[in-house]
Amino acid sequence: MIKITFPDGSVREYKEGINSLEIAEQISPRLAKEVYSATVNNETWDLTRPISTDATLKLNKWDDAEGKHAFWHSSAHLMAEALESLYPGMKFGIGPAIENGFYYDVDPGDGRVITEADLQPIEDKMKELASKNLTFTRKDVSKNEALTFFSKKGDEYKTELISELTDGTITLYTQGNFTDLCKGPHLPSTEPMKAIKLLSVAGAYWRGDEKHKMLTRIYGITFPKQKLLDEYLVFLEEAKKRDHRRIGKELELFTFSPNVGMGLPLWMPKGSDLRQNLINFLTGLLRKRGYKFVTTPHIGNVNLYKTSGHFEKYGADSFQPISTPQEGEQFMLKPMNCPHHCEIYNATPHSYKEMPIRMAEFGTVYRYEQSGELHGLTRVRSFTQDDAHIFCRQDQLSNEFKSIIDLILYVFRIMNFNDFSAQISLRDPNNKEKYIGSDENWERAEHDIIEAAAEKNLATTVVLGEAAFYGPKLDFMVKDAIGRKWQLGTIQVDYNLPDRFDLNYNGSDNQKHRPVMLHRTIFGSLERFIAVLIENTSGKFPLWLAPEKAVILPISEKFNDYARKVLEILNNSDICTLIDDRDEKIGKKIRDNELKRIPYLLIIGEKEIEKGTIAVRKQGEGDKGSMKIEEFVSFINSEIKKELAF
RNA sequence: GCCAGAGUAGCUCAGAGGUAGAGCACUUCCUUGGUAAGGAAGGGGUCGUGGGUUCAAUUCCCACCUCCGGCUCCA
Repeated sequence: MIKITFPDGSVREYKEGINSLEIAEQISPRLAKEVYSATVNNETWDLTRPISTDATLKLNKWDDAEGKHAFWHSSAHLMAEALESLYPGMKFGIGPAIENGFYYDVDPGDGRVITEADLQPIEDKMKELASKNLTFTRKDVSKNEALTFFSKKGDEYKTELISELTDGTITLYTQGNFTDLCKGPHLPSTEPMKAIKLLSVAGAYWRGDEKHKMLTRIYGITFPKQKLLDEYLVFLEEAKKRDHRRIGKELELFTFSPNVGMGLPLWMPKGSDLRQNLINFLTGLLRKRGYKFVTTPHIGNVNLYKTSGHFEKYGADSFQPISTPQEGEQFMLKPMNCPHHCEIYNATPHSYKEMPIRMAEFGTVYRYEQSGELHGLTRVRSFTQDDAHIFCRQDQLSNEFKSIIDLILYVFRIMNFNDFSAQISLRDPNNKEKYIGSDENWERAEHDIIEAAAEKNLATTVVLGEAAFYGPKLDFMVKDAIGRKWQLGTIQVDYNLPDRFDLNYNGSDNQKHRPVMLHRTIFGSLERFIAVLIENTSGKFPLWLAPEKAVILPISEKFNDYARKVLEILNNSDICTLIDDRDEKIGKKIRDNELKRIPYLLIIGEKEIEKGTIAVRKQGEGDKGSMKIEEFVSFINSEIKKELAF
């Protein structure tokens, strides 16, 4: 007998060699139907894999990440089987489960192309196969056996993967007529895959390397119930409505014109007001925290970026330098603000007593992004960073770093970005030539970041190879409407640029010392931040940010004169207000202005004129009753204060 | 940059080798109204751009531009 310990701490005895599925069946037949994988001694296993020693056991259902993972991973194999039967000779790359569904990278071979029009037949084939209730079986084989199997099949991608595996045994999984190299775990059978949807096709380089061949990636998702699939498809539809590109156009916030150039956003009046509201908000916060604002030009001599290392690293992939007509001097569009800020630092001598120096700028930078990369406002070629550089002494670094974390969390809280993630981005230890500076400086900087994040009890993930070329980063990411993560705030520790720009301060010992530099943004760029903000709010901005706070709706044209008087009072009170004096019925005006997401609709008719009031209607909530105009002014001001009070 | 798809009115989209359509928006008129669409009439399109095939191309073919989904990249 073996002892199985369950997550609640209870222990039961079973005969040796029992599997997780049998255990689930003994607990309840219904549980056995709903369970997809097992976590045995902290390893995820197939349900049908026998357990031969005492173990801890967690049964993973749909709501467990491990359960979904097995479900979708098995779905990828099912899709592969369908593909193999419809496209004989197709070669297979990798086919993992992902956050929402799964994909498989395939090489259709000899000029065959798979397009979205081909997805339906593949999906139908998957449904047909799934309903056959095919069982997944696991088999351990030697490396040689595996190589023989896949080279006979002509699956060169699989043999490439296998030849790099060092394990003595390799596992293969088979369902129906399809066998794949795979670590598992898988579902016992295809039976639970009731609802299947293939979503898109895309190109993907083999092994993520652009020098390799481009394979065809097919994305799909499956569910144990049709209802869940339907809900997911509704979610995708709803998410499309929150797309910042769509709302930006609808609300006339920004636009793009091919005549200006791709990736170069044009901010319309309302979008500009929104930006300005964000800038004013952050400026206030930064001034309170001792930041000083600077302003620097949009171009800089190419030598400046040679000094910083940006030219060597990105010069070839940047907008190329422009030159002066007479002297041929070369200037680059500013890709970063830091070199300019270093020059401002160096313009005056510094004493240890004035540190830290916190230098801020809403600096517009220009970067050549590959055409295929551009994406609405989240990836553009011209954007304004809420940039700052903090020059400090080593003994001040930790506190400075932590107070920036606090500031970012504070701003995210006000913006209601509760679902963010924090990532520590370190150097790739196997690729050190990608970075500048000494090992010693890197180790110091990485240590500083890890320690500061830990002291703030910040939940972080560590990713190697994501550092900037001059230093490691702590990045804050927020998701867009469909769950794509975008980096907004970032804090970077930099020992390298101070060396390159020969930055100094005079210490208490009257000797020259090297300051440490922190690069940091909170919004990241105004463009990307606004994009994420739009998708998180559906364009229903909080009152303090809304470019237009209220719109006056006269019941009929008879009341337009009074309405215009109210308009003047409100605008003079700094409440940006519009008037809708069209010849339309009130219901129509309400509908149109609700759709414009204006926070307050102010209705004016006979009654209001008599009493000198306005009828207030809050966007999305309806009638709030009447109040005097002055009352409304102080009401709006107090609402804004509440939104910003933390 | 690479793979795949798309581009028709201001917006959302239908259409077809033979004179270009709908809804919303816009203009004018009627209507003067009380909390999410009142009625009527009207204007508006080199069908992304340039080539080619054809008696005829917005439709078929080629190239380019832009956009969308990914990949790679992201100071």
